[in-house]
Amino acid sequence: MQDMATRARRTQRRRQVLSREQIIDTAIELLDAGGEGGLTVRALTERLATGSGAIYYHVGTRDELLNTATETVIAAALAIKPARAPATPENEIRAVALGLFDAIAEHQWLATRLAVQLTRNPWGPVMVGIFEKIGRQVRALGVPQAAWFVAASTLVHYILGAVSQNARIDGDASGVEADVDREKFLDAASTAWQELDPADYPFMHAISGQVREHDDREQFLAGIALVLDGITNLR
Amino acid sequence: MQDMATRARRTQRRRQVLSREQIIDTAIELLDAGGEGGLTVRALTERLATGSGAIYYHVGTRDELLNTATETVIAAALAIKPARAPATPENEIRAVALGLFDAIAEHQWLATRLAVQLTRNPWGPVMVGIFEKIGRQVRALGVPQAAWFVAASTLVHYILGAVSQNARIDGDASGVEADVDREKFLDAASTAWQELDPADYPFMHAISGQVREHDDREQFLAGIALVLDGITNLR
DNA sequence: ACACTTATGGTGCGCTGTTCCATGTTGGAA
DNA sequence: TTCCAACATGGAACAGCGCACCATAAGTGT
Repeated sequence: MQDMATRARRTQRRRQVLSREQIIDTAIELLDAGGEGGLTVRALTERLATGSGAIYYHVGTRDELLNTATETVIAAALAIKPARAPATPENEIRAVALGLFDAIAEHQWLATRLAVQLTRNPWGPVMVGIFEKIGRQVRALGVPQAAWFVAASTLVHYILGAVSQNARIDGDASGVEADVDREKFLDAASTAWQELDPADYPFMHAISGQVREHDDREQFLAGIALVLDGITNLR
Repeated sequence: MQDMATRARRTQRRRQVLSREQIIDTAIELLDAGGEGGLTVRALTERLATGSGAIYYHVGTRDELLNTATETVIAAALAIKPARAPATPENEIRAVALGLFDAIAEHQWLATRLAVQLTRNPWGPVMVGIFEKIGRQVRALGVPQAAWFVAASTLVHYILGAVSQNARIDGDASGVEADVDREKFLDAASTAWQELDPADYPFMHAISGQVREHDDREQFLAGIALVLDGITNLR
């Protein structure tokens, strides 16, 4: 009878304990902890003490859940209010860029996922949200309408690329892949470039020293300034 | 004669039925046909009439094979000689960009894979190859050395992003109706933007008409021109 | 009390990458 | 010529995955 009681308790159902938001939040936690491979339906069911049926009922397939998680995080990142700097278009753009920078720093899996979104669903809610946010400021810069698209996409692509390239796990060492420290990483890259044959790779060899004492954020903003300069020349 | 040459070179290993290049080529074929999911160890063993042991012996894990395939295709794309245009740095950069453009058009899986390389192995052979090729021309443009890295990375990120965004996603390998699909695709995007609430998405709504009559390549080159303009201003 | 929808937990299928190992093959030493 | 260690191969076995499917409990309108 203990068997029966246990079984009865174990198979007991809950009433509406599971919500879509709860699943998404847990999925983001799993992604943050274990990267894209850390999100499995089985891990979700275990963490939420439920079955796979409930998961699929609420959020659909794993891929859909992955997209939803991306949309959620990006929407949150785009919704942050800019700092108390004067609200010039340039500052707004910088704010958006740094918001994405921080979002990817916090959720490393975003780097890969954003790229997937860019190619597989270029005009889905994620990219539309980013484009809209950037595009408005481009328009505010006084760029002629014919160049709006080019200007916005140049900014977006640089931002996404630079941010993805700079993505590292800082602080938390619980990542799946034993990622070395940022400094060690840059050191390794720098020495690797120096060991390249200068005849074959003169450029990488020449800039191998630069990367050692460069500040990520500063470089990032310098790149944005470069693009902004090109954009303002369109007027 | 091959036998004689082989025999003459005493260091030559014993004859292999399966070669590393053969596996890589077949892998690229599978990727072109079925995307990233089309490359499975079992499909490889079937196509090559061998076992999984041989595959792992020659090219390692699936992920390593994926990276190798990417390196192979990118190296080939970077090795193409520029057109008969005057060899100015600007033209060389355009040639590299269009080479990558065409490579991704031919191998759609590259878009996602390049993004993965950018984040997971930013200074591996693939990215180093691209950076080197672009960086040399940046240097030739007369950019001060302190700005080399920023200028090169801005170009690279715009190129990779724009090219990935323009990559088609037709599951069919036929490629016959690629243009038709492309047109439908842009039409769908355009109408989708028009149906967005202009209050929430004024920018996307405003440029929804542009995308209908825009030429991919032209837009792409316009973006490069924009970045080049910003770069030359660094002098 | 009844049928019907919603929500849930669990099982099983087909597929995957990878490891391991017995076997075939080869070039050169003995 | 004989033999052997290293190379190369094919396939079986394993653990893991996403997902379809199902039986059923809980909620809801009638």
